Amino acid sequence: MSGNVNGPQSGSSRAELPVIDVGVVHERSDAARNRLRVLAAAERLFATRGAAGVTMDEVAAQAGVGKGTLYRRFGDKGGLAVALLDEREMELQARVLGGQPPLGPGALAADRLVAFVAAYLELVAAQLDLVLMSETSAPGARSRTGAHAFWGQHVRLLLSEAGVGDVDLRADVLLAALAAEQVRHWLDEDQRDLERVGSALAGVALALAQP
Amino acid sequence: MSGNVNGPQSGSSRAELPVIDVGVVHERSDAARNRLRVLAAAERLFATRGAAGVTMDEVAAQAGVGKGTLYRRFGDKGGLAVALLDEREMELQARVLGGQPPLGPGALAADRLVAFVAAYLELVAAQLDLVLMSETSAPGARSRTGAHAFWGQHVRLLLSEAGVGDVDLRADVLLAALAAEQVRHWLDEDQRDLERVGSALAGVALALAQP
DNA sequence: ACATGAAGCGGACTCTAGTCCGATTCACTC
DNA sequence: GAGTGAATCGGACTAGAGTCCGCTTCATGT
Repeated sequence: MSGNVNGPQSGSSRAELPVIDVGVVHERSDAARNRLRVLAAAERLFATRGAAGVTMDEVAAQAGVGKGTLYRRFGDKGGLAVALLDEREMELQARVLGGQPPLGPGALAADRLVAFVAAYLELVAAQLDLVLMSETSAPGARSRTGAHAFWGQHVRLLLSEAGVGDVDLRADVLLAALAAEQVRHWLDEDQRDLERVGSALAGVALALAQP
Repeated sequence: MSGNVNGPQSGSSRAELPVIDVGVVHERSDAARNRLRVLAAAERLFATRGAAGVTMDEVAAQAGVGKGTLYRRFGDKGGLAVALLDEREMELQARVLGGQPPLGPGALAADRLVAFVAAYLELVAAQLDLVLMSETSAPGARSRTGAHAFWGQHVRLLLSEAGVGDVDLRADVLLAALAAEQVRHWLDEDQRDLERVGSALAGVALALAQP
């Protein structure tokens, strides 16, 4: 995602490329203070009792802030999760854009794709309930996150480098396989271990990258 | 799904094969009457204002039934959607199990797979908001429906007939691509037409069926 | 410093999903 | 056809997400 937790409402500019994008106009000092308080409180509460088990009232109370403030800034529960995921996600974005191959530039598209799948799967699994909330709190939430835009772009690029047709749709298919809900299903209900899911998905990625 | 809308609570038996499964013990006459009333009312309301725009209170009121009755029988809003989808879904199930090739038995696995994708996509698209509700009303709802079990079984069978490895996971990937939320995204947000999505997904299915 | 208007704040309020349990109705027996 | 136990009914109740709008606080120009 793109760190744009600052602007009054997120998701305003459609065409925005998911890159840095700092403090839109000028964040008022009380707003900044409250933003930090909320993030800290949310992180603490989510870590303790799981994202799903925490109410927005609790976050607001714990942060010493009104509910209106919470919603003004983060939009909804999913937006709060997105904000918390920001940091980790940006780290992976950096590794993809400028890190070592095969994740970063310089390797074959197919190899980069496999590396991406493994890395992204790991990230999702490590923050499962946060990602789950960010993707399912509202219908259609998944495609609205800046993160999704970024990874979609990346996968489309790699697929077109590999020369397949239907690049857009295939990228969506691959990302759907990496959706939090799906990953949770494999890990929790099917009791698969992360390793095996990862290698099976690598196979899927390669199959999809075949012209 | 399997027409097991009768039993006090659905989703009790895990190992159930998604086949016929008629009236569990003995449906009381008032229960039967109310079930029909509820289904009729829900169908009417959903058709008029869309599944998402109708509250459970309205369904109950329109059916002349208490809310407790609604929830006792259908579990939650998703369960109500599942019950309404039942009929159409069973029709497709019949065509898959015993209809003409390539959808029914007798064709090559790859051809059956492509036919299934097209038919299922069409069904989802035709009942989009109902399927959406059945899959997203509760977290994990998608994998709990009998329908999902049935189609999963079918796809796994075809994939293993085609000789691929990772049959289970690949089946899940293919079905994830056919999830209501994903289909809605392609149709509504990306403004693609059903034809093109169908043929692109046929390509995906074939790629996944490649060993 | 002070005025001023815009941005931000917060908590009461609404809306809806889902639960609970006393009252009711049913199927079955004698 | 009255008795009986269990399944079913239904509406009041709870809980949590998200909205609304009058009040407060900030940044800026004078």
